[in-house]
Amino acid sequence: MTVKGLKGFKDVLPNEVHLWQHIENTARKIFHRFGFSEIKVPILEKTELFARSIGEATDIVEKEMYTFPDRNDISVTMRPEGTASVLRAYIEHGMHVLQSGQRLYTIGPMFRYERPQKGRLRQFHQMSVEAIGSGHPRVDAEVMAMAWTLMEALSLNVSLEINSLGCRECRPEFKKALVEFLDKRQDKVCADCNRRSKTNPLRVLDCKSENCQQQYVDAPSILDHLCGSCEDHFLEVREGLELLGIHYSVNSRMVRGLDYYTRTTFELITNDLGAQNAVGAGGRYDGLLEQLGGQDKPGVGFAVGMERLVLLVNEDIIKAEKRKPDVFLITLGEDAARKGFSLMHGLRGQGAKVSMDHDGRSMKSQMKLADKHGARYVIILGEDELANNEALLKNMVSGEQETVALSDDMGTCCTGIYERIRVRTINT
RNA sequence: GUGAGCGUGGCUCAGUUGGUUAGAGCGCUGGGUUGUGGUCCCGGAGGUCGUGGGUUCGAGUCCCACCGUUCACCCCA
Repeated sequence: MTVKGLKGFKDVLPNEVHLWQHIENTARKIFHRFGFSEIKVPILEKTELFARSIGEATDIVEKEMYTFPDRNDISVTMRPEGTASVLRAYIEHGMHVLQSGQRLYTIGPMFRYERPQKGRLRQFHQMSVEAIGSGHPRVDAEVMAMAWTLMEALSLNVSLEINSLGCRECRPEFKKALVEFLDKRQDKVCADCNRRSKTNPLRVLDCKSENCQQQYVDAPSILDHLCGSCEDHFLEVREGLELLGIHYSVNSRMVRGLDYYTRTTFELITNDLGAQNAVGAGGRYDGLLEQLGGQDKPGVGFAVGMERLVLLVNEDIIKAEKRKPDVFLITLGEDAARKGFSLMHGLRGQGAKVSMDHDGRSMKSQMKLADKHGARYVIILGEDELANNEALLKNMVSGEQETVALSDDMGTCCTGIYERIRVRTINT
């Protein structure tokens, strides 16, 4: 039996890696434009960090984390999300003194022990974005605008849904009202809903059962229970989005899976991901920093799922990378191989993308290899050429070929060859 | 954790009501006279039919278990 990869852990093969790079590159560009800086944080943290931030009673902490004792018997876990680590780093390095606000993002793998399905893996990758230091509703709008800009840049057909979850003041009251409402309907809704009404009542509202949804048509809405300041905040968030011309819809039943969210929450929704419909999601987490032992500073952020983006991004819209001259070097005989070997290195030094075969294949085989490499030029170095101190340069597209002189100075002759093929590459 | 579908060469799949040496396409590889690709033609390598039991004279084809995988529930990016 050969050793296989773990369930839910996937290799990203070379033929799809360009998609990942394209997504990351455009994201980085946009994030920087909005004033965010990259931070790299560890994958492993003390278990306590996630228990305190995400919430002890959440599914993530209760049954989905990769948690184990390290060799010194400290309980560590592989991060299931990015925000906690970034905030930990922010606090640990006293970043609050650097300037009044910090805008950070990080890109990397996250781990959750779940059953894999479409758009969901055990190791998955997120781009996680945090704007720390301001509680202004316009920052919420700005962060959403950034997420939206990324979706546009990737030509994704997604919609933005927003909601407010209230704060420590008003959410408990809403919860109470909701639980009262639910208690009266215990026998009319599904078993899952009854379970949820105890563990996470807000969750009940987005049950997928149509029957349950019918029961909930006049369930209390969080938006009717917001306290004055939360209501103002939400209004200003909406105003901010409108100022930027960003289309959104309010979904008062949207819930987040992590305990730390307060006030604004939002999701970027698509219909093209099977059961998973969120490509990205986030919200405000005032109070979380203090909870983690830092100063009481507010924050907003979001995460987007790389795998989900990769599933959605249309390969066709990615313009082919500007290709550098692509050369395949064909040699015949050992002497030519030696000469070609150093010629290849010299051309690479010039910036050309060059390959050659080392296994002494026939001319025909080497030509076939050149074709497979997508080489636009072939340099043929046979015994005749070697004898005359020259090489054959063949254009694989037009079929034309010409001889080029090889001087004794490898440097100048590589420059010469490179100039020839570079100019023609640009022209064609 | 629950449910359903699927598991045949590197990839995508055929394999009739169980019956002699398991097939195709793509890919890989060699060749079609002496040193030229992409098309075409010919040849070659590559499979203990997921694993282990069972039924049968005989199983890729039926039954059971396990494993893997996919999708969905739960939950979530």
